[in-house]
Amino acid sequence: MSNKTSSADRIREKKKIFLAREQKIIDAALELFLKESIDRVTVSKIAAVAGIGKGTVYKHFLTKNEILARIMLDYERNITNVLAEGIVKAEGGDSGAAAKGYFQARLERPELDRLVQQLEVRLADASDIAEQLEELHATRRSNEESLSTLMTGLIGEGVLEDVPPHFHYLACWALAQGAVELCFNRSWNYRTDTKELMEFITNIGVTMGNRGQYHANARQSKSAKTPKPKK
Amino acid sequence: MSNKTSSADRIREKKKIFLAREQKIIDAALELFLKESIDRVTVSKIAAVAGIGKGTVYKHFLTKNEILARIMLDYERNITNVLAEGIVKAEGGDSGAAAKGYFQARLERPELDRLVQQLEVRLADASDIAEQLEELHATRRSNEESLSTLMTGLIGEGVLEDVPPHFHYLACWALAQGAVELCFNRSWNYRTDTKELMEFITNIGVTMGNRGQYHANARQSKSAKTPKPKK
Amino acid sequence: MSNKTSSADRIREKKKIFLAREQKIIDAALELFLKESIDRVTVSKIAAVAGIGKGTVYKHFLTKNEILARIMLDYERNITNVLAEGIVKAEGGDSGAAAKGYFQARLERPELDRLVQQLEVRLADASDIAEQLEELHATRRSNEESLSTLMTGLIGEGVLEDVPPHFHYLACWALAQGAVELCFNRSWNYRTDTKELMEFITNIGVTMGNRGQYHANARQSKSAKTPKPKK
Amino acid sequence: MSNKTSSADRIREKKKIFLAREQKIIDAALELFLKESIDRVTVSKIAAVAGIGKGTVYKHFLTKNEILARIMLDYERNITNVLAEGIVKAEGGDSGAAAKGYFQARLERPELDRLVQQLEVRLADASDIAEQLEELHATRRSNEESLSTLMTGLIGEGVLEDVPPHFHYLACWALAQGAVELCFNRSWNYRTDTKELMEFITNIGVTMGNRGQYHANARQSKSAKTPKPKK
DNA sequence: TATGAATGAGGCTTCATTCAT
DNA sequence: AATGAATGAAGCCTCATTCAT
Repeated sequence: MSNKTSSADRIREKKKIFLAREQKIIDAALELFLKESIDRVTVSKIAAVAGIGKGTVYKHFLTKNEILARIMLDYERNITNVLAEGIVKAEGGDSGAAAKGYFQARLERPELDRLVQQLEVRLADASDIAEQLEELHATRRSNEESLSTLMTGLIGEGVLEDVPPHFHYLACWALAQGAVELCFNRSWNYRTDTKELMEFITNIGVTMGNRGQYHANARQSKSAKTPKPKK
Repeated sequence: MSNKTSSADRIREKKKIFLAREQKIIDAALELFLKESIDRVTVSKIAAVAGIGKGTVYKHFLTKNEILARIMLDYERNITNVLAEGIVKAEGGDSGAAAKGYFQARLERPELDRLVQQLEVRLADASDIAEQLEELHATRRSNEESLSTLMTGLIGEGVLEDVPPHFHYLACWALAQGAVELCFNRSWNYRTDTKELMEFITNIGVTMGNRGQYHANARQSKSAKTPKPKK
Repeated sequence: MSNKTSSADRIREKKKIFLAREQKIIDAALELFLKESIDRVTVSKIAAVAGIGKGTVYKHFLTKNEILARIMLDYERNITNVLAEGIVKAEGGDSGAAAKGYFQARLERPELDRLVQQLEVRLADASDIAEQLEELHATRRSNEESLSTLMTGLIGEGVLEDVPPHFHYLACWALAQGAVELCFNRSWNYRTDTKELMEFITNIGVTMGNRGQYHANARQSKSAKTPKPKK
Repeated sequence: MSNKTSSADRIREKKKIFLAREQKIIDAALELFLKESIDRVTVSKIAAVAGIGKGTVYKHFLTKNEILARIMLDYERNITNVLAEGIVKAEGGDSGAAAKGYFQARLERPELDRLVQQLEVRLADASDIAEQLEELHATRRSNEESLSTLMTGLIGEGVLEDVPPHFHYLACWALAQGAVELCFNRSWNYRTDTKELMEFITNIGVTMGNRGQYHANARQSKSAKTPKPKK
């Protein structure tokens, strides 16, 4: 009996090690992607950084693209979770919670968010991983219904402008997308007040599309830099 | 004398032909980039589409990257011009003109704008064309002073929220950037109301950062034409 | 004593299991070879089909080539046995028995025969298994003496044409070899009368090299059963 | 005008050089294939032997397989021509001419014939070159009609046994196939009388399937080794 | 003893760039 | 001046074999 147990234990142990190594590959890939230009990252380098042989990588991933797809999916799942939480909060009354959480999640590690943006562009036409890409899109679409419901509600309450509900969350997506890009664009990122800038943009994201009220920015901005005399 | 003239003519003629061919290369490259995935565009294909020999391409551009850089610069110069016009108008009283023109210019051919976005990412670390990249950044920065002045003015007038002036135009840049991306993202672009969505986002771009007044969206939505008298 | 016996039993039991597994590997390899292109059969697949671990395969065979060599040798030994029987019969008066049995044996499972042909080609230069290849050749050569004697006899009797005796059996070998190939060649195998064709060829094989008489084909065709009294 | 001519000349000259290099690649490949085991021949080696760069090979052939396919097709076309000539002669009265020519053509450079046999086996499932393989099969099938007509005629004249006409030429093909194999099989080719053996087999090929007459071998054999007393 | 994860040599192919004509 | 054939570095991926557990 103890034999049986230890055998099962061993198998579990092996799986753990296996998964750990898989994570090591992902981490190595991430490290490289964040350090240098995407197309200069080779499987060889990833293996080297992960401290394993090139062939081992292919025990975990069928192709190089699968590694990239994995990074994308992992990230997107996290964003999706954050968004889901935000939606719950928003339904509980905090109308800006969804957008706010979304922005904060995407801007928490903007370098990672940007990497994923770029990976998505590059992998758009990769025929291997078509499945993973479909999952990515499905993941996103799965949020749409909740978001639509939420937006429709807020429109009904007069909080948001009366346009098709998806206009609101897509505008949010776009602003977040651009904000991340802004953090790293060589033309602009010589500035040192990125943090404040991102807060400013987040605020815009939270309030854009709002109607019939003073601009939320003016009332809620957490940024101490800009005193708001009227309030 | 006539000899001299005809010789000069000939030289001028040659230059013209030379420049025409250069444009042909750019056009061919653009055509290909817009048709297929960026990394499937080779110098051979560009030459073939341009109807010239591969070697000839290298009489016009030292490296492949220079072609891409040229596309970027051409595009950015156009945007800069539009922006400059907008700034002039804005200084003339139409406070939203700059943002509006900017958004319209970038969303006029979103596929081209997106291409340039992608080229910029790919070329960011290219050591050849460092010079051209510097020019790109310089081009952008050259607008900053005017934009800063403009924003500072609008802040002073109470039109815009009182944050560092660059916050305003950078937020605009970010939203435009994301809007373009939105047009092509596989997860979202199954929609058919892209045009209206872009108008909605443009409106947000024009009014975001405004303060002390009802949200402009609320009053103008759906009619981009409505003049805003108070501004 | 019982202890000793049971120990011996255990050893015998183990050997049996060991040999059974070895056969399982061979069978798995065969199954795969017959199902897909030779070079797409990997040791991993063989192990998987055999239901054992890849490492275990190497407890039975030092290299992958040894598996293939084993398949070849097993097959060739079978052919040799059939031939030996045929030789005995032929010496007993049935002059065509050797050739006939040989053809029938090789054409019984032409797909297997062809596989072995191909393996032989691929392994011809394999430095490991040089020993096994030598055994293969030795096995064949071991038949030569009997065959030579037989042919010499038939030549003396005037049954066969008077050429060096090996001409006769080598011609047979060649025809059988080609007949097998014929069964699978993509250019020809769209036909549906393979069975009759093989009988026709077998008949040729049995009678070729005969002299001083009407061509046996002419008399026996279509009925392999007809006894040939004069021989 | 002379300019025009010399330009055309230059183009022709270039084409010639281009084709010459293509032949050089084929020759290099052939040289290697005949020297060592097929799967040890790499594109690198071929390029090295041809005295060109690896990349250059791909200016002439889309894939490695295309080189092999080319070798096959070139060879098969030659065989087809020889066969066509033989068919013409046969129709002119020399009933054995087709088979004889066929055998002689295939046995003229048996090492090459065997190489092609092996290539055919290896390439059977290559999805690139599917087109070339189809051409190969088509080439062969294109001969079938002529051969069928010829055989049908010979059957009608009572020269050949009355079986489906394709039995005759397929048997020939098989014997030739096996004869070639025989030349190189390690088990048999230690002999020194290969030439005579091949003549013997050729004779069998020419006469097999004949009926109502003494075995042709006996009367026509060119091999001086075997005196034929009755004649 | 059986296992299967790890290895890395080596194969094919692509493409930016050069340079002789 | 225009050309395009030639180049070869570099990337991805496969798989026979090893060896620690």
